[in-house]
Amino acid sequence: MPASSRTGFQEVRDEVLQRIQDRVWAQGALLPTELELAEEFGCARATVNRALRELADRGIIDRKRKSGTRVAVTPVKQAKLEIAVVRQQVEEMNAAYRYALVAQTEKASPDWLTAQIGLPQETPVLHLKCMHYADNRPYQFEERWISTAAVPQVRQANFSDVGPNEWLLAEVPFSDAEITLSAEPADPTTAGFLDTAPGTALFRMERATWFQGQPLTFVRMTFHPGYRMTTRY
Amino acid sequence: MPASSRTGFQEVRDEVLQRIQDRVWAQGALLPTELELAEEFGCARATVNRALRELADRGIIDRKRKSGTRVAVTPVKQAKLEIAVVRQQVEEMNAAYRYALVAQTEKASPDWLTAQIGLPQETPVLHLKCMHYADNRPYQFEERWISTAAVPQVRQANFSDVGPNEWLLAEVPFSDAEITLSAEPADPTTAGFLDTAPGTALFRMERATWFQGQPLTFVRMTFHPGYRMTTRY
DNA sequence: CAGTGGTCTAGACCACGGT
DNA sequence: CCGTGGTCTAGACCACTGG
Repeated sequence: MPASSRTGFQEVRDEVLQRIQDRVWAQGALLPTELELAEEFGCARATVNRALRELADRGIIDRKRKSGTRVAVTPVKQAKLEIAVVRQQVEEMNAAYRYALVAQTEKASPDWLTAQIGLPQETPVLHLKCMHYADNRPYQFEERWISTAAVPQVRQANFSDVGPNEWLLAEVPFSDAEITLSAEPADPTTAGFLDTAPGTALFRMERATWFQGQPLTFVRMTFHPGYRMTTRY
Repeated sequence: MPASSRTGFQEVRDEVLQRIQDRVWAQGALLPTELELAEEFGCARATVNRALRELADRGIIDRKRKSGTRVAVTPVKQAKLEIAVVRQQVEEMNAAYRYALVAQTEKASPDWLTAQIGLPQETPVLHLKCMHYADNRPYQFEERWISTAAVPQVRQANFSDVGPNEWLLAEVPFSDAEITLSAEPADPTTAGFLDTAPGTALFRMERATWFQGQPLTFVRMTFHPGYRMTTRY
């Protein structure tokens, strides 16, 4: 036997992908059935199934019972955004991470927040402002609201040393989140924290988080000027 | 027998996820082996395997041979960014889509581009400027460079009616891409196209594309003021 | 109705990596 | 060494859907 082992699902997956990229099977074209491919590759149908399922998950092909498998007309471009904790991001740049708590108050949820994440009216929320630094240069200004009804233990937490992001990750399970990315001009306060001029274009990421339908927290992260978020696919 | 059918991989997957969210298995905790779970759920090991594999793909659990399966300490927050064609985006908002070609020139690749996507020096590139409108209001300003060496048929293409984005998707296969998101102040030209003031904070997405290692195209998409990109997970 | 993918099974062997 | 996950198989039945 040659060194290469027998046909595995990865080989099938890669070979099919290759044929699609090389236009052996053009866009919208019908692929052979799983059974036919299994015969061609000399493996079980389950192996072909797994290979094709992975390609379908990536949006490369469309599968329908009875109709068969087709090359997707619009290859779904889905990029994975890796959302890391700020400290990790900074440390991966080989920069020294520093965190500072700026302000902490508890009050009734403002109306815009109530509406945005679906809180009951007059719910008390803990409002935090924090700064994250990389090598002592401003990296991210974080403004966060936490529902004290949904996360009662937050009252005992001390955010002087550990940021609310890491605390919540460790303490509170969550099931769903919604992320919004945008570009915003720096307001005077944010500009001050990020050591830039008001009006500067800043990259912002907002995230609302729920646990089994119950709103937990909303965070607005505004990054230093020039910040870029990159991903591959 | 109760109405619910027999145990499938989705039930196993959801039940395991539930137990993790409910902290039945805390962060870093060791889960039972596949064999044990298969016994508990009354199904084959392959079924448990598929359930756990999906959770591992989502970053919920970490699996290692011999060590076993553990709840991930830092649940990898990976959001899928769906990158749709501009026309689709606009039409999904129930707005009328309009496209216009602004300029088209062919010249040697500028140095910054050569470096950015790894083109050989002095490579000729086709440079396009386009506008995309939603209900006749500026939606996106697109600036694109296409390697005419890698995509020779681009010389015959007519970009008066169909945007380069859609043309490339239909004509040219590609295998890899790198996406960068940022916030930029509007330069005078862009501000003019997007009908806003210079310096306005604008959301920008850049994408470089390769086919089997060969650079094909680079596109810079700058969106109208107030644009927001949203995703869930 | 019949073709195609979707899933499950019971068993098997392999590969990695702690002990 | 040997436990655990990774994968493959041959066969089976089911579910959806186009004709």
